[in-house]
Amino acid sequence: MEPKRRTQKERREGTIRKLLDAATHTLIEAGYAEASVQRICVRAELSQGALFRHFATREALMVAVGEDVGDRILERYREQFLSVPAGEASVAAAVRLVRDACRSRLNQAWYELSIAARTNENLRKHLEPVARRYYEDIATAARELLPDFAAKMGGSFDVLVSTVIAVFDGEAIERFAIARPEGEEARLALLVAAVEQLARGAELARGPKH
Amino acid sequence: MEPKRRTQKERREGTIRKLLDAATHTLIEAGYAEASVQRICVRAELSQGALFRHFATREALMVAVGEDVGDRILERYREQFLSVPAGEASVAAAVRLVRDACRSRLNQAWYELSIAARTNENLRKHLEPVARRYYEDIATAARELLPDFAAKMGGSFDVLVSTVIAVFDGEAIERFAIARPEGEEARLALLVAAVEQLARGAELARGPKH
DNA sequence: GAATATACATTGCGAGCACTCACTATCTAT
DNA sequence: ATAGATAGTGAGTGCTCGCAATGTATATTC
Repeated sequence: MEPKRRTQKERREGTIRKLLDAATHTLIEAGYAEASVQRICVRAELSQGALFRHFATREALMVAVGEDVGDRILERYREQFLSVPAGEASVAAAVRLVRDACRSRLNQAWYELSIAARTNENLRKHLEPVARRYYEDIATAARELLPDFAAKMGGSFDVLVSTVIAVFDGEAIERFAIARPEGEEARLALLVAAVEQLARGAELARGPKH
Repeated sequence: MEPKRRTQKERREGTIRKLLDAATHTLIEAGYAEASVQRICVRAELSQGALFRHFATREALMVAVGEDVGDRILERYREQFLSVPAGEASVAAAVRLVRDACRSRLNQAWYELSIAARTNENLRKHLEPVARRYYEDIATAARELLPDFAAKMGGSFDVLVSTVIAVFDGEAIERFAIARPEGEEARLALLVAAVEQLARGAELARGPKH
């Protein structure tokens, strides 16, 4: 097995990809504090020197992980939403998929970064623009995927979307300490019903179309 | 200033109280990973030996902190709700106070513990019963403070309460990474409106009383 | 194909970690 | 008053941390 020849760019990008993936997995499995440079490098099968060539500090790597997982979570959401069977109610599917996204492995990494940012001023400073873009991308994607609903709701659409996300973010955090599956399906149903009722209400306020 | 004489029990309880308070504040200000035994003891003005006399491990102290802050958060909530002016709509006040509680300093300690429990199996094992009791106490308190609403809603009251809490838990987590005050008041209003509408809906379903 | 720039490996450092242990100080029971 | 229990002290243990310094391998440029 001879090492196949790669350009500098390919080597570089391959190594960065390996570092991002290793850091993400370590973050998910061990949490921010335990995701040490050593552990990440062992997982990536690289030396620490390799890491510090591409990222000035451990924090810089973590910020890059945040950007990467944000993109991947959104990408996955789009895919899944677009593959929802045509017959299914799109609002209900959208809400359910938000819950899936919040529970996904990738999103755990995002939580770790958010919580770490609370007490790590430097991390917060560098994560802030990443988070801002992430939440803007989410709002944009929501408007793209549910254009009719967005048009009906007008300005309150963004608030509604971010609130639905907040529900499942909150639920996900609570699930870390304790499993409480009892009310979860009822909560999902309640939320779908409330959102659909808001949709009808908005429609009526502007006059029914039929 | 002669050292006044105290019983063993008083000394013991005083020291434990100092440790719990110091650990809570350190947790809030520095996060779980940085809340080291050393830092906590410096803050409590006690030696490390004193800590390990009363708590077998750092984790045991953290679990005790979880129990303590849970009690204090609930206690504070009761106080604040009961001091709401009589004229104000109680449901709106209840929702707004949930937001205040989620944003409170004490609750940050609870978030730190919850997130740490995700990747720390031993912590999770010992925090689990504490969390279970905490969430049960919350549900009980909610039914006590809003008895009429609870009676009207029946079985879905608990789901509604825990969902409102989840919204502001989620919002609080997101606020760690980035401040987005734009939609927050609109979200509060939306939620209050939705809850009050549910209240009316439930009332109608059982027949109006007047 | 030599010169040079880039990618990656290895080693070492000072600091901080949770926890232990031998000790002193204080309180309680007789 | 004194023996024994309980409370609190502080130095010491082996370990891991982020990251800098320095050296080697590979790719690009001329």
